[in-house]
Amino acid sequence: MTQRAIPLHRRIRAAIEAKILSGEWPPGTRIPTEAELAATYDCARMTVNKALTDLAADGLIERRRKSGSVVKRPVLQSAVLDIHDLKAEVEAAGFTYRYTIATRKIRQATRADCERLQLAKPVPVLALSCLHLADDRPFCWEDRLISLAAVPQAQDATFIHQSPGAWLIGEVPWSAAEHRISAVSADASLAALELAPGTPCLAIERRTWDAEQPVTHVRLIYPGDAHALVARFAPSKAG
Amino acid sequence: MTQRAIPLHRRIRAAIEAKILSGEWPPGTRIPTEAELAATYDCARMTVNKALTDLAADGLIERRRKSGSVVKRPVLQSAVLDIHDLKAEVEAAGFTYRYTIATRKIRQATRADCERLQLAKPVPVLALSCLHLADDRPFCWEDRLISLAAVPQAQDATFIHQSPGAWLIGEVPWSAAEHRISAVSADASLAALELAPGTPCLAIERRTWDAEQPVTHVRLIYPGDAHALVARFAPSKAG
DNA sequence: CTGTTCATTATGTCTATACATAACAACAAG
DNA sequence: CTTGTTGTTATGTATAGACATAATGAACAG
Repeated sequence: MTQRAIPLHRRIRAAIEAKILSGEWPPGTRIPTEAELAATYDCARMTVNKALTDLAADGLIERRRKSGSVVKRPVLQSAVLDIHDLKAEVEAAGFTYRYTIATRKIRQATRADCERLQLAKPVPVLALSCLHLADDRPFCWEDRLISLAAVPQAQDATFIHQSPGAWLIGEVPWSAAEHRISAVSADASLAALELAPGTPCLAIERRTWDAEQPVTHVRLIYPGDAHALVARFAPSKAG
Repeated sequence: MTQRAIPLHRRIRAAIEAKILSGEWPPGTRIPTEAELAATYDCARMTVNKALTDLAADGLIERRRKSGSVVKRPVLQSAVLDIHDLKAEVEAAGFTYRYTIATRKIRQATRADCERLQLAKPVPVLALSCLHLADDRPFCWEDRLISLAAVPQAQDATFIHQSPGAWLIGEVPWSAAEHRISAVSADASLAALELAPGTPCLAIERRTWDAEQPVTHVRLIYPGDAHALVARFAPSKAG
């Protein structure tokens, strides 16, 4: 008859996580000290310490002595799939990064849009397509759909200084994501990439949610021979 | 002048991890109880508990009350890149899984083999190519190189009951891995997949080490339209 | 004004203790 | 032989207290 027993330190962890995920404590916020949290939840500091250590291990907060713990900026991609920060990727490789917006349309979600965003009902959406260039050579085509129901402020965003992906990371506090990687053949819709028809390309689709609400769906196309997704890891995090 | 201070619980964690990674405690081993370890390292049980909790969080061990903690079977692939357990994948989808070995050769590593395995010096290698089938329809071509210097017992393995990938997981205690995903075009070497030339394919390369020693390099080719790599995750592990 | 020292503060680590809980085993009752 | 009870064991959770350590800033000496 008793409710399922959830350990205190997990409940505290969940409570803090909720404040971060909801945006109540945006990135950069200094969260209360261990002693304060211990008083809030009426428990020992060690218990709070466990909760915070846990959150730090999962990368939601960063801990520093004396200055306290702060909410970390979300790293939307896992380390394994982090080629999506195109600007950083390109600049790390020593090229200059540039991108252009090819199309930008606001419309009521079509049947296909609902499918892409996994929307139950049609809502207004912003449809974008962009071309990413490294040293002025096209290397990635982006096809994006943003739900204006979830991110109404996208309607007025110009995306001049920031690509839609980077902008969204700053606007939507945190999210879950689903990736899909496949291989496709270059066709006329990818003319901007200046590829011979039939060139194999890597297609990466990502669907993002914030609190169960669809936020965005993006499809990135790379020429398969020029770029590759590299992931390196060990089973343990190393001591 | 004092040596850099490494916390006790980390040192204990590292010591246990070393026994697991070295193969001294192979998967399935029941590791000593917290009380025993506390005696061994002359510290409190809570300190050992922290080390073990840490190892469990990283998936190296599994903890069960009463029966104690056991070394887990390594999950060579991260959750994000786990389509490599082809048999499980296929059977989960409701198909029957089968695979055939197309070629099997033992040779001194060629220049290209050294490149693939990142070998400093040529060593004897086992080169395999296999075809994986779902419901008797080919769906993945595997091209594998195994270093016989690292895994001499591969020389006598028949790979009749187990595919080379599954066999290796059981033989090599634990490892680091590097993945590379790209898109390629089907050509004559993939005739076994029965694809039209030029069909875009997903190529997944994986290179595996055990204790700095190259173990295996594998190249998996999937038809890009038929299969896709799906990864789903949230930034936090959920409470 | 500059650099050093030192106290303060918040987190990091560790201990000893206590009780809760899950799993297993052994034994008793049906 | 099956079922239920009970005890043992190992882990799980939580606490209070102690000391270590890093970062910060303020007081202070040059």
